[in-house]
Amino acid sequence: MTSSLRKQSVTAQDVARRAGVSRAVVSRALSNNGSISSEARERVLRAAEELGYQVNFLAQGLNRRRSHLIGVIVSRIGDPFRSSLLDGLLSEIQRRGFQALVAEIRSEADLAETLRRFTQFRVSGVIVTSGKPPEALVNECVQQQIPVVGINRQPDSPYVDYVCSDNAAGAVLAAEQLYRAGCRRFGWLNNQDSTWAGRMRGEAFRLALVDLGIDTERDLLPLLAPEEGYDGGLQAAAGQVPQVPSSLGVFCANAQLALGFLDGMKQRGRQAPEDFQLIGFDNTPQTAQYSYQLSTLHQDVAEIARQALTCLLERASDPQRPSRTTWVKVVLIHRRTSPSIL
Amino acid sequence: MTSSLRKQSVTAQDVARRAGVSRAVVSRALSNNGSISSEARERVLRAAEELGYQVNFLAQGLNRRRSHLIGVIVSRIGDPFRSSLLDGLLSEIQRRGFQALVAEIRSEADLAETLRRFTQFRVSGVIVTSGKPPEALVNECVQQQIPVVGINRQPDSPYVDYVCSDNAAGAVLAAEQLYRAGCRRFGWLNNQDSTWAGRMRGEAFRLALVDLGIDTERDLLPLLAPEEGYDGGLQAAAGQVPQVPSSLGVFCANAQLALGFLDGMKQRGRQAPEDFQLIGFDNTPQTAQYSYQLSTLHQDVAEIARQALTCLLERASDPQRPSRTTWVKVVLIHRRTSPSIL
DNA sequence: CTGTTAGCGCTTTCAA
DNA sequence: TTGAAAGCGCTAACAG
Repeated sequence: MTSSLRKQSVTAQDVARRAGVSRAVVSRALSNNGSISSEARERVLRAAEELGYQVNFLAQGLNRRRSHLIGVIVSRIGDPFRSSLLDGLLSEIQRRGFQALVAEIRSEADLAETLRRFTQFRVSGVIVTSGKPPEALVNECVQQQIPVVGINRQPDSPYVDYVCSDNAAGAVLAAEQLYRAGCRRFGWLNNQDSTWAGRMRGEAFRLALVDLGIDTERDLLPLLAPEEGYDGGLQAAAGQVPQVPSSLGVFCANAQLALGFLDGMKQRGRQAPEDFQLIGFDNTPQTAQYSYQLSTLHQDVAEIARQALTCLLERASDPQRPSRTTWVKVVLIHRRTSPSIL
Repeated sequence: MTSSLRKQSVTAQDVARRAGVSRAVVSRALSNNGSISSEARERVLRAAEELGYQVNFLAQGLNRRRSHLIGVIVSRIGDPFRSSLLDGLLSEIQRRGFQALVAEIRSEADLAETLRRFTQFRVSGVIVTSGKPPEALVNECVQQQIPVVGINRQPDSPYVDYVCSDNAAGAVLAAEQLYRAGCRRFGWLNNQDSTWAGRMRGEAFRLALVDLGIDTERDLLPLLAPEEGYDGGLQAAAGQVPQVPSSLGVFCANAQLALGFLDGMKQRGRQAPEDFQLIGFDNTPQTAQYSYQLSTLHQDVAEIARQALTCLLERASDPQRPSRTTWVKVVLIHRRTSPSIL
């Protein structure tokens, strides 16, 4: 009659029985942890195989005080750059044998709640790609030995590591390219309430122009988009068209804004590179399309993801080490809106 | 000396002590499950609050044999439609109090492995947006009472529920719009190795044309893209330009393909709607942009997500009920490439 | 209504 | 090297 009962699921106990050893031995065999005779290991592994045994991660995590989960905080993944970043993170997380717990936030309040939930699952680490977690919560994570890494966020929390694209270097590349291509008046396109990364790109662009001998007071005009994304860029173009000087070179904080701006100008009969030049940031797939062919700085999401995971693991093994920021190289992709000068 | 030890984390035991009750009462108070005096509940809740108590989901899940996790299987989330679908799913999953475990797969083998891992976390449900899980594994899920729902997949597994956009209705809308707009020759653009949804759209389009009195043998030409996505569409245009008849109306399996096709034609001096008309599927944000303004069928991802979660919950409470397929309404968005006829 | 008791399935000392 | 035993933190019967 026992055999007719549908077995809930096979446990380490079952494997032990079949292999003729104790559950402890099974545990050792499967986690390569603790001494065990190779003969016993063999038997256990075979038994496990035959029974189709699968570790219960909940029980395992409960015991080890740590699950094989990594929490990822994102927002607005409809945005092409964000989704490609998430893509990179997922791949890397899986490659390293973890599982991603992903949560989309709409507000800072969401972020706090989410972080809470992550800790309740005893995650092995948290990756923040959006928002800034409240100091108090981060401290809780630190206390619980949960490593936190921020991506493209301002490095300002102790015990948190950061991975950022090298915005400053990118801005310099953009400035130099525009200058070399003959631009002498410049524009910096960004939206209100820009992210830290955006502001950093703008500031570095200005400094690079100064280095090139440009009087930025006179010849660098800020183009302010009333909102973020494509629509923001579109609207920014509306306001600026009348005063577009010749030899204008615009640098833009991100891809969506740049595409909107391009379309806004096109709508008003101004094309790049004939009437102005434009360099964006992100190199999303869309920027390569025939209708845009946007020159842009490429963010290496695969490398960003790799570095992020490395940070997580390193801090896990040394929770007290000082905060570290890794700058990931960006490269300039030459396309139509600011063509390469040979 | 006990107070100087840094407490690992506060447990139900601690709360019980502080509230002067047993751990069982704490459990009841927090899960609204089992009878308890309101006075006791008060005390527990307050104590929990004061201690900053957080349930350990691993322990809870282990006990209930079910975590509050929902596994989501995706692929190529760089594709705008897929990322917006994921977006919708994440929102809905969180709204219903679950956490999303997301895994990106690159092959059917990945899918199997992933599904395994999901079960090891005792997920409350699995949502498949890509690939087809092997029968055997699905059965394992069914046996373990883990509901599985497929999105835009061919409904063919027993005990699995499906949520699909109403492809057939969409194809009819497209055919009628093109016909009304004056098209008398038609094209059906899809890529090789199309998904089931894509093939379904094509077949329904053909049938709708027949209903409109079109001789589809003669006046419906298949445009085959050598690969999927934007590049596939671009290449499809290259092959077809010479033979574009006037009054051609093209229907396309998805947005990316359509945008590529549009650009491929533009590159060769053919514009919509002047030289041909085009209707796509998906209504990704990009299709609305000035450079494209693609007429397209809108997939309601929010509704799809809602239905998917509903399926999951309903099946959880009745695992034996027959497989059910929910068709979600699509609507035609009129834009430039096939303008509305008044 | 409340406390006691037995697990959930796994890991990890600690003796043997 | 191995097994026994004591948890990890929580839930759910079952008496009281």
